[in-house]
Amino acid sequence: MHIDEIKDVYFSIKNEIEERISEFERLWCYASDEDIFAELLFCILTPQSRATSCWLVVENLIKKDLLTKGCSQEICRELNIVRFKNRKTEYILAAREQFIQSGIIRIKSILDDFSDVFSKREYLVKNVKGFGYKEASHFLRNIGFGRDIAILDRHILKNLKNQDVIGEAPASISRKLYLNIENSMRGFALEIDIPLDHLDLLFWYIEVGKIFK
DNA sequence: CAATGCAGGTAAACC
DNA sequence: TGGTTTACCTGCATT
Repeated sequence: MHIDEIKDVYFSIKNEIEERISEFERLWCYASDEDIFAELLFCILTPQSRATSCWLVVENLIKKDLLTKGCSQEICRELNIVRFKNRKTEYILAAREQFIQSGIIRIKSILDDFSDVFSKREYLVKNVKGFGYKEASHFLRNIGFGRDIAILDRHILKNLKNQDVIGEAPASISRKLYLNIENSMRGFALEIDIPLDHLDLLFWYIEVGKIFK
């Protein structure tokens, strides 16, 4: 796809992109700690799994009051429709350890303590089991902090390769490489005059044909 | 119908 | 120390 075509697509869905991003940003303003924690669990679930299925699982967890309560077997049963359910059940239990004290979820204030999105991300990568840079960025975007970061998933990497922003899409991505590619994408976004966070949703739209999460 | 490919990757083991 | 490989694990579409 040529740059001109990309920009054509961009202008045709720009409103939709902006609407989605303001929804993400509104979330942080109005969301409870429970809402934010639900988003975190969603991002723990998504690797190699359908986003729609993962969100359905999270809704069920909320409905059945299994966000802060319930043993590993109960959680695991709910994860039946996502891949790697045993591992992800462990990650969810670990996330509870990290963010819940005596039944009270405390996550907004923790994230608030970090002044910029990059230090928030470093904290998440280090302290959330199941979060690498990609999922930590995904989470931050979904709660309204996506402006200056890239979510380097398979689709985005493929598009970056198509635009010769990077060479072959790497099989594994270290911290150093992630930050490198993110920087390249930032440069490309500047070059074609599309905001970085818009470009992510645009690439995603080009690949999948819709915008979800 | 069986075989194959592929989902918005990450932790842990392995050099 | 840091890059690479492997286990995790299953539903669904394609051939």
